[in-house]
Amino acid sequence: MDSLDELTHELFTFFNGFSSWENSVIKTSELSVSEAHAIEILGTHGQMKMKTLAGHLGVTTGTTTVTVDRLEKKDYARREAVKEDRRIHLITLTQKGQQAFAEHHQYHSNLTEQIVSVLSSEENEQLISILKKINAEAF
Amino acid sequence: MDSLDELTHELFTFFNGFSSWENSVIKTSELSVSEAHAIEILGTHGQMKMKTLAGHLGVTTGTTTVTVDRLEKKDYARREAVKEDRRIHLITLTQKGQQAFAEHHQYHSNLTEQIVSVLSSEENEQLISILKKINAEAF
DNA sequence: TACAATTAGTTTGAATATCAAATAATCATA
DNA sequence: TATGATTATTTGATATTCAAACTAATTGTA
Repeated sequence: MDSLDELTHELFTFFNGFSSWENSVIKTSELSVSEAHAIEILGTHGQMKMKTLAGHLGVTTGTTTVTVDRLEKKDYARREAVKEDRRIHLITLTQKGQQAFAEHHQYHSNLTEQIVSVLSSEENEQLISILKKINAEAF
Repeated sequence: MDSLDELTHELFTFFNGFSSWENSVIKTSELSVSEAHAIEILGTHGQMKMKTLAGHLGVTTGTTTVTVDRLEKKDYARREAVKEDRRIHLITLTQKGQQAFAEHHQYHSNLTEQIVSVLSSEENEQLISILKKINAEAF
Protein backbone atom coordinates (compact mmCIF):
# COMPACT_ATOMS: atom_id res chain seq x y z
CA MET A 1 0.00 0.00 0.00
CA ASP A 2 1.49 3.35 -0.96
CA SER A 3 1.54 6.34 1.33
CA LEU A 4 -1.38 8.10 -0.35
CA ASP A 5 -3.63 5.07 0.05
CA GLU A 6 -2.53 4.72 3.62
CA LEU A 7 -3.34 8.32 4.43
CA THR A 8 -6.68 8.07 2.62
CA HIS A 9 -7.57 5.08 4.74
CA GLU A 10 -6.56 6.72 8.01
CA LEU A 11 -8.30 9.98 7.14
CA PHE A 12 -11.63 8.36 6.38
CA THR A 13 -11.42 6.02 9.34
CA PHE A 14 -10.88 9.10 11.45
CA PHE A 15 -13.74 10.94 9.77
CA ASN A 16 -16.12 8.01 10.25
CA GLY A 17 -15.16 7.68 13.89
CA PHE A 18 -15.80 11.37 14.36
CA SER A 19 -19.15 11.17 12.57
CA SER A 20 -20.52 8.32 14.61
CA TRP A 21 -19.31 9.94 17.81
CA GLU A 22 -21.03 13.21 16.83
CA ASN A 23 -24.27 11.40 15.97
CA SER A 24 -24.33 9.50 19.22
CA VAL A 25 -23.83 12.73 21.15
CA ILE A 26 -26.73 14.39 19.33
CA LYS A 27 -28.96 11.39 20.00
CA THR A 28 -28.58 11.91 23.75
CA SER A 29 -30.12 15.38 23.38
CA GLU A 30 -33.72 16.29 22.57
CA LEU A 31 -32.51 17.85 19.33
CA SER A 32 -32.56 16.37 15.84
CA VAL A 33 -29.36 16.35 13.79
CA SER A 34 -30.40 19.34 11.69
CA GLU A 35 -31.50 21.31 14.73
CA ALA A 36 -28.21 20.57 16.46
CA HIS A 37 -26.25 21.68 13.40
CA ALA A 38 -28.17 24.92 13.20
CA ILE A 39 -27.47 25.62 16.87
CA GLU A 40 -23.79 24.87 16.40
CA ILE A 41 -23.56 27.29 13.48
CA LEU A 42 -25.49 30.03 15.27
CA GLY A 43 -23.41 29.54 18.41
CA THR A 44 -20.15 29.68 16.51
CA HIS A 45 -20.88 32.59 14.16
CA GLY A 46 -23.55 34.51 16.05
CA GLN A 47 -26.88 35.67 14.69
CA MET A 48 -27.41 35.59 10.96
CA LYS A 49 -30.19 35.76 8.37
CA MET A 50 -31.99 32.71 7.00
CA LYS A 51 -30.12 32.66 3.74
CA THR A 52 -26.70 32.69 5.41
CA LEU A 53 -27.76 29.95 7.81
CA ALA A 54 -29.04 27.87 4.90
CA GLY A 55 -25.67 28.35 3.20
CA HIS A 56 -23.78 27.14 6.27
CA LEU A 57 -26.09 24.15 6.61
CA GLY A 58 -25.79 23.34 2.92
CA VAL A 59 -29.57 23.19 2.40
CA THR A 60 -32.24 25.39 0.79
CA THR A 61 -33.90 28.30 2.59
CA GLY A 62 -37.15 26.35 2.50
CA THR A 63 -35.61 23.58 4.58
CA THR A 64 -34.06 26.14 6.91
CA THR A 65 -37.43 27.81 7.48
CA VAL A 66 -38.78 24.50 8.80
CA THR A 67 -35.73 23.89 11.01
CA VAL A 68 -35.93 27.37 12.51
CA ASP A 69 -39.69 26.93 13.03
CA ARG A 70 -38.98 23.94 15.20
CA LEU A 71 -36.14 25.63 17.08
CA GLU A 72 -38.43 28.57 17.76
CA LYS A 73 -41.25 26.31 18.93
CA LYS A 74 -38.85 24.60 21.37
CA ASP A 75 -37.44 27.97 22.45
CA TYR A 76 -33.87 27.40 21.28
CA ALA A 77 -33.90 30.30 18.79
CA ARG A 78 -35.98 33.23 17.65
CA ARG A 79 -36.41 35.41 14.58
CA GLU A 80 -35.64 39.09 14.95
CA ALA A 81 -36.88 41.77 12.58
CA VAL A 82 -34.39 44.09 10.90
CA LYS A 83 -35.54 47.71 10.58
CA GLU A 84 -33.38 48.55 7.57
CA ASP A 85 -34.68 45.66 5.46
CA ARG A 86 -37.94 44.09 6.45
CA ARG A 87 -37.44 41.07 4.18
CA ILE A 88 -34.67 39.87 6.46
CA HIS A 89 -35.03 37.93 9.68
CA LEU A 90 -32.01 37.53 11.91
CA ILE A 91 -31.96 34.17 13.67
CA THR A 92 -30.66 34.39 17.23
CA LEU A 93 -30.09 31.78 19.91
CA THR A 94 -32.20 32.19 23.02
CA GLN A 95 -30.81 31.64 26.49
CA LYS A 96 -31.80 28.00 26.18
CA GLY A 97 -30.14 27.79 22.76
CA GLN A 98 -26.90 29.25 24.11
CA GLN A 99 -27.03 26.77 26.94
CA ALA A 100 -27.41 23.89 24.48
CA PHE A 101 -24.51 25.24 22.44
CA ALA A 102 -22.30 25.45 25.52
CA GLU A 103 -23.14 21.87 26.45
CA HIS A 104 -22.38 20.67 22.95
CA HIS A 105 -19.08 22.51 23.03
CA GLN A 106 -18.25 20.76 26.29
CA TYR A 107 -18.79 17.41 24.55
CA HIS A 108 -16.39 18.53 21.85
CA SER A 109 -13.78 19.39 24.45
CA ASN A 110 -14.25 15.98 26.03
CA LEU A 111 -13.55 14.25 22.73
CA THR A 112 -10.49 16.42 22.18
CA GLU A 113 -9.19 15.45 25.62
CA GLN A 114 -9.74 11.82 24.76
CA ILE A 115 -7.72 12.30 21.58
CA VAL A 116 -4.96 14.29 23.24
CA SER A 117 -4.57 11.62 25.89
CA VAL A 118 -3.24 9.10 23.36
CA LEU A 119 -0.70 11.57 21.91
CA SER A 120 2.63 12.81 23.19
CA SER A 121 2.87 16.56 23.72
CA GLU A 122 5.10 16.74 20.65
CA GLU A 123 2.48 14.98 18.52
CA ASN A 124 -0.14 17.26 19.97
CA GLU A 125 1.79 20.31 18.72
CA GLN A 126 2.31 18.68 15.35
CA LEU A 127 -1.38 17.89 14.99
CA ILE A 128 -2.46 21.45 15.72
CA SER A 129 0.02 22.86 13.27
CA ILE A 130 -0.93 20.39 10.52
CA LEU A 131 -4.68 20.92 10.98
CA LYS A 132 -4.21 24.67 10.83
CA LYS A 133 -2.48 24.34 7.51
CA ILE A 134 -5.10 22.00 6.10
CA ASN A 135 -8.03 24.08 7.33
CA ALA A 136 -6.54 27.24 5.92
CA GLU A 137 -5.57 25.86 2.54
CA ALA A 138 -7.03 22.51 1.60
CA PHE A 139 -10.81 22.86 1.54
CA MET B 1 -7.07 30.44 24.14
CA ASP B 2 -5.46 27.36 25.63
CA SER B 3 -4.09 24.50 23.58
CA LEU B 4 -7.08 22.23 24.19
CA ASP B 5 -9.52 24.85 22.93
CA GLU B 6 -7.31 25.50 19.98
CA LEU B 7 -7.17 21.84 19.03
CA THR B 8 -10.92 21.48 19.55
CA HIS B 9 -11.50 24.33 17.16
CA GLU B 10 -9.16 22.99 14.49
CA LEU B 11 -10.52 19.46 14.81
CA PHE B 12 -14.12 20.49 14.30
CA THR B 13 -13.29 22.92 11.53
CA PHE B 14 -11.54 20.03 9.86
CA PHE B 15 -14.46 17.69 10.47
CA ASN B 16 -16.96 20.20 9.09
CA GLY B 17 -14.84 20.79 6.01
CA PHE B 18 -14.68 17.07 5.47
CA SER B 19 -18.43 16.67 5.97
CA SER B 20 -19.44 19.29 3.48
CA TRP B 21 -16.94 17.99 0.97
CA GLU B 22 -18.32 14.46 1.40
CA ASN B 23 -21.89 15.66 1.00
CA SER B 24 -21.15 17.62 -2.12
CA VAL B 25 -19.47 14.57 -3.67
CA ILE B 26 -22.48 12.39 -2.88
CA LYS B 27 -24.83 14.96 -4.39
CA THR B 28 -23.11 14.62 -7.76
CA SER B 29 -24.08 10.92 -7.80
CA GLU B 30 -27.52 9.37 -8.24
CA LEU B 31 -27.22 7.96 -4.72
CA SER B 32 -28.68 9.33 -1.52
CA VAL B 33 -26.45 9.86 1.50
CA SER B 34 -27.66 6.69 3.23
CA GLU B 35 -27.30 4.62 0.08
CA ALA B 36 -23.77 5.95 -0.47
CA HIS B 37 -22.82 5.13 3.12
CA ALA B 38 -24.13 1.60 2.78
CA ILE B 39 -22.12 1.11 -0.42
CA GLU B 40 -19.00 2.46 1.25
CA ILE B 41 -19.38 0.05 4.16
CA LEU B 42 -20.10 -2.94 1.93
CA GLY B 43 -17.20 -2.03 -0.34
CA THR B 44 -14.81 -1.65 2.57
CA HIS B 45 -15.78 -4.70 4.64
CA GLY B 46 -17.30 -7.00 2.02
CA GLN B 47 -20.65 -8.77 2.21
CA MET B 48 -22.41 -8.85 5.56
CA LYS B 49 -25.82 -9.55 7.05
CA MET B 50 -28.47 -6.87 7.60
CA LYS B 51 -27.85 -6.57 11.31
CA THR B 52 -24.13 -5.98 10.90
CA LEU B 53 -24.75 -3.41 8.17
CA ALA B 54 -27.26 -1.66 10.41
CA GLY B 55 -24.65 -1.56 13.15
CA HIS B 56 -22.04 0.00 10.88
CA LEU B 57 -24.58 2.56 9.64
CA GLY B 58 -25.68 3.35 13.19
CA VAL B 59 -29.39 2.86 12.37
CA THR B 60 -32.04 0.24 13.07
CA THR B 61 -32.51 -2.88 10.97
CA GLY B 62 -35.87 -1.46 9.84
CA THR B 63 -34.15 1.53 8.30
CA THR B 64 -31.52 -0.72 6.74
CA THR B 65 -34.19 -2.90 5.15
CA VAL B 66 -35.51 0.15 3.32
CA THR B 67 -32.04 1.28 2.24
CA VAL B 68 -31.15 -2.16 0.91
CA ASP B 69 -34.53 -2.35 -0.86
CA ARG B 70 -33.61 0.77 -2.78
CA LEU B 71 -30.06 -0.39 -3.52
CA GLU B 72 -31.48 -3.66 -4.82
CA LYS B 73 -34.06 -1.88 -6.97
CA LYS B 74 -31.31 0.26 -8.51
CA ASP B 75 -29.07 -2.81 -8.95
CA TYR B 76 -26.25 -1.65 -6.64
CA ALA B 77 -26.64 -4.57 -4.21
CA ARG B 78 -28.48 -7.84 -3.73
CA ARG B 79 -29.54 -10.12 -0.89
CA GLU B 80 -28.10 -13.63 -0.85
CA ALA B 81 -29.62 -16.52 1.07
CA VAL B 82 -27.52 -18.43 3.59
CA LYS B 83 -28.12 -22.19 3.66
CA GLU B 84 -26.96 -22.73 7.25
CA ASP B 85 -29.38 -20.15 8.69
CA ARG B 86 -32.31 -19.15 6.58
CA ARG B 87 -33.14 -16.12 8.71
CA ILE B 88 -29.96 -14.45 7.49
CA HIS B 89 -29.51 -12.52 4.26
CA LEU B 90 -26.02 -11.54 3.17
CA ILE B 91 -25.94 -8.18 1.42
CA THR B 92 -23.49 -8.08 -1.47
CA LEU B 93 -22.49 -5.34 -3.90
CA THR B 94 -23.32 -6.05 -7.53
CA GLN B 95 -20.94 -5.20 -10.35
CA LYS B 96 -22.57 -1.77 -10.52
CA GLY B 97 -22.22 -1.36 -6.75
CA GLN B 98 -18.53 -2.21 -6.87
CA GLN B 99 -18.11 0.27 -9.68
CA ALA B 100 -19.77 2.98 -7.59
CA PHE B 101 -17.55 2.09 -4.65
CA ALA B 102 -14.43 2.36 -6.79
CA GLU B 103 -15.51 5.77 -8.07
CA HIS B 104 -16.20 6.98 -4.56
CA HIS B 105 -12.81 5.73 -3.44
CA GLN B 106 -11.23 7.71 -6.27
CA TYR B 107 -12.88 10.87 -4.92
CA HIS B 108 -11.42 10.11 -1.52
CA SER B 109 -7.95 9.78 -3.04
CA ASN B 110 -8.41 13.11 -4.79
CA LEU B 111 -9.20 14.82 -1.50
CA THR B 112 -6.20 13.20 0.15
CA GLU B 113 -3.98 14.47 -2.65
CA GLN B 114 -5.39 17.92 -2.15
CA ILE B 115 -4.56 17.69 1.55
CA VAL B 116 -1.10 16.25 1.03
CA SER B 117 -0.26 19.02 -1.41
CA VAL B 118 -0.32 21.63 1.35
CA LEU B 119 1.93 19.56 3.66
CA SER B 120 5.65 18.91 3.67
CA SER B 121 6.67 15.26 3.37
CA GLU B 122 7.68 15.37 7.02
CA GLU B 123 4.23 16.62 8.05
CA ASN B 124 2.70 13.97 5.86
CA GLU B 125 4.54 11.26 7.80
CA GLN B 126 3.58 12.86 11.09
CA LEU B 127 -0.08 13.02 10.13
CA ILE B 128 -0.24 9.35 9.16
CA SER B 129 1.43 8.31 12.37
CA ILE B 130 -0.81 10.50 14.53
CA LEU B 131 -4.01 9.38 12.81
CA LYS B 132 -3.03 5.75 13.22
CA LYS B 133 -2.64 6.27 16.94
CA ILE B 134 -5.94 8.10 17.25
CA ASN B 135 -7.86 5.60 15.15
CA ALA B 136 -6.45 2.68 17.09
CA GLU B 137 -6.98 4.10 20.55
CA ALA B 138 -9.21 7.13 20.81
CA PHE B 139 -12.67 6.17 19.55
C1' DT C 1 -39.61 -34.27 20.54
C1' DA C 2 -42.44 -30.28 21.87
C1' DC C 3 -42.52 -25.66 23.46
C1' DA C 4 -40.56 -21.38 25.05
C1' DA C 5 -37.21 -18.02 24.23
C1' DT C 6 -34.26 -15.79 21.13
C1' DT C 7 -32.75 -13.95 16.80
C1' DA C 8 -33.03 -11.89 11.96
C1' DG C 9 -35.35 -9.32 9.14
C1' DT C 10 -39.68 -6.92 7.45
C1' DT C 11 -43.66 -4.05 7.84
C1' DT C 12 -46.29 -0.22 9.64
C1' DG C 13 -47.44 4.34 11.34
C1' DA C 14 -45.72 8.65 12.65
C1' DA C 15 -42.45 12.36 12.85
C1' DT C 16 -38.65 14.67 10.28
C1' DA C 17 -35.91 16.20 6.36
C1' DT C 18 -35.37 17.71 2.03
C1' DC C 19 -36.04 19.79 -2.54
C1' DA C 20 -37.99 22.45 -6.44
C1' DA C 21 -41.29 25.47 -7.66
C1' DA C 22 -44.76 28.84 -6.61
C1' DT C 23 -45.86 32.77 -3.77
C1' DA C 24 -45.63 37.08 -0.96
C1' DA C 25 -43.28 40.92 0.76
C1' DT C 26 -39.83 44.20 0.29
C1' DC C 27 -36.16 46.68 -1.84
C1' DA C 28 -33.34 48.91 -5.56
C1' DT C 29 -33.31 51.41 -9.53
C1' DA C 30 -34.27 52.94 -14.13
C1' DT D 1 -43.79 54.61 -10.15
C1' DA D 2 -43.20 50.37 -12.70
C1' DT D 3 -39.80 46.50 -13.23
C1' DG D 4 -36.70 43.26 -11.74
C1' DA D 5 -34.09 41.30 -7.93
C1' DT D 6 -33.87 39.55 -3.27
C1' DT D 7 -35.51 37.25 1.09
C1' DA D 8 -38.21 34.22 3.23
C1' DT D 9 -42.33 31.15 3.41
C1' DT D 10 -45.47 27.80 1.66
C1' DT D 11 -46.72 23.74 -0.91
C1' DG D 12 -46.54 19.11 -2.75
C1' DA D 13 -43.73 15.29 -3.34
C1' DT D 14 -40.27 11.99 -1.92
C1' DA D 15 -36.85 10.19 1.32
C1' DT D 16 -35.27 9.13 6.06
C1' DT D 17 -35.68 7.44 10.38
C1' DC D 18 -37.46 5.24 14.59
C1' DA D 19 -40.16 2.28 17.69
C1' DA D 20 -43.11 -1.27 17.92
C1' DA D 21 -45.58 -5.03 16.05
C1' DC D 22 -44.98 -8.90 13.30
C1' DT D 23 -43.22 -13.22 10.67
C1' DA D 24 -40.08 -16.81 10.04
C1' DA D 25 -36.35 -19.51 11.56
C1' DT D 26 -33.32 -21.25 15.02
C1' DT D 27 -31.83 -22.61 19.63
C1' DG D 28 -32.29 -24.18 24.32
C1' DT D 29 -34.41 -27.09 27.44
C1' DA D 30 -37.54 -29.85 29.89
